[in-house]
Amino acid sequence: MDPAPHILVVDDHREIRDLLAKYLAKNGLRVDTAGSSAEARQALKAAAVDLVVLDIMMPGEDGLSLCRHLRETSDTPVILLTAMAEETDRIVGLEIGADDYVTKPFNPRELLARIKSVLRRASSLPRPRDQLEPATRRLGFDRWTLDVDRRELVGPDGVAVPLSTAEFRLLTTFLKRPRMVLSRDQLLDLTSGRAAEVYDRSIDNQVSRLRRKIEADPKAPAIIKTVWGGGYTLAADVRELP
Amino acid sequence: MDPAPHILVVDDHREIRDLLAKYLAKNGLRVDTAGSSAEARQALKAAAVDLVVLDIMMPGEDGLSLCRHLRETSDTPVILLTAMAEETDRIVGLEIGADDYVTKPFNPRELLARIKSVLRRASSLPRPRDQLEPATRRLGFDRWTLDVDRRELVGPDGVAVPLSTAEFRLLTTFLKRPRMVLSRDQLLDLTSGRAAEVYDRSIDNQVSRLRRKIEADPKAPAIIKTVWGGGYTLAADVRELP
DNA sequence: GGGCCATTGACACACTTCGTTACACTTCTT
DNA sequence: AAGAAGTGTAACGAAGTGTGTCAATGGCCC
Repeated sequence: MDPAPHILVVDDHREIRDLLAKYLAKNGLRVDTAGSSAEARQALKAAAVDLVVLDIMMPGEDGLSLCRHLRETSDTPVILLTAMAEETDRIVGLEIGADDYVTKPFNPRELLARIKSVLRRASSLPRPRDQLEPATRRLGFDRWTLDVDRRELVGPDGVAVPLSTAEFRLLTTFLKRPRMVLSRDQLLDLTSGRAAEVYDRSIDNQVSRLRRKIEADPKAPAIIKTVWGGGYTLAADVRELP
Repeated sequence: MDPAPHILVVDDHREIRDLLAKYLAKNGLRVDTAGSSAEARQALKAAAVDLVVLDIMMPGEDGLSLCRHLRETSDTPVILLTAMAEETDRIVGLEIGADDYVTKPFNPRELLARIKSVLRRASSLPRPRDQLEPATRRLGFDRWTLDVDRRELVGPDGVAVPLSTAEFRLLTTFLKRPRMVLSRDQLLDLTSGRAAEVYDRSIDNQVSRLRRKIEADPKAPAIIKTVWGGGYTLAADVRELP
């Protein structure tokens, strides 16, 4: 089970803030609050926030400005609160890149539904920071067992194959996302965090080296398959062996 | 350049449908329309739809029901249209898993902004084009078994025939729609999401290559039949082997 | 059945993407 | 500091895919 999602509620009205925080917390979310954009920026630095609920109309820096900033610097989803049913505001909000908005006065149940909807979408993204469950020490796939602690592959005959750092990272990246087609860009981002250069073939190379170690017949790969024009995919089930 | 996103507009009012289709098409989207949930289901099989704009109130099967079905069988994003500002409808819609909703009467510009917003979120996901039922691991047809996970074709004698990416995509497209006549345009859309060029022969070529692998006598195809002037069709029953 | 046209099948070829090897550069060890 | 292992870059051949062409075939009209 994932930890409870962390929501940041930003509104200059204390009542709304507290009411909302209480309601959301009661429904299984972790909630922080902020009374201004400045406070919000502080809170965002201090904690890993999964979603921001953001009032547009606030004294000082307004919500749209903060939203724009968020969109430029992170992928954190944003739901806007707009006091008036001002169509323009709503459209501008969406065009800026907010994930959703709710017009005041709103039904808390509706806001909760929207939060869950946005979180569901966000969590289906391949997340680079997604760690494996701490308990998971070994992963089984095909005929292999990956010992995560020892960074070692164990074959069916018990023979251990050592993996280099890059090979290990690439393999765990695949094991966390079985059957998902991952582009070279994504793989590069997920394994080393860097963006691709032009004509970057390093992932191809890594895949080639990894295949040489895990494939029965590297000429006809059965575990890591190539998707022409798309990337690579792990064609195997993954078993967690705690 | 990515192909233009493909939108399906579902509404029982012809005027709204046509107006909307025209407006969206003018803004660079490919648009199909359907006048009922039944038509919509048909259209969803016939084309690779990137997003559905769906009226809730329709005679026959209503929008919520279709939305629920969509959410259970695919990840295709849905934007709901609701005639009344009925809060209950909107909330139920979101809880069912719609990605957004718009209340009638609406500003086309707002709908467009929402469509783009939802598409932007959806497109950061690696798009699973070959969305078979989740449980479906293997499909049997004629004398063959397609191992969907391994992207491999297994013959009656147990011999595995490797498929290229395009061949695999083409074959799964047929297997999902047995006995259905698919035009070249549809096949191109369903396999690669792109629209046809003039005198586009790539599908013919792919069919030819696939036949060479699966037909007992490629000169007299028995599995993938040609429908003169219409396209191709899979002339075989498909068995799901979980 | 015969002539005509559009559609289709097959093939060759161009182009893109991918696999592999060799090699240079970096990092870590000794 | 020298060596070893790991990793990225470049290059070349192989495989996959789309395009263009021509011949074969099916439908249509007579």
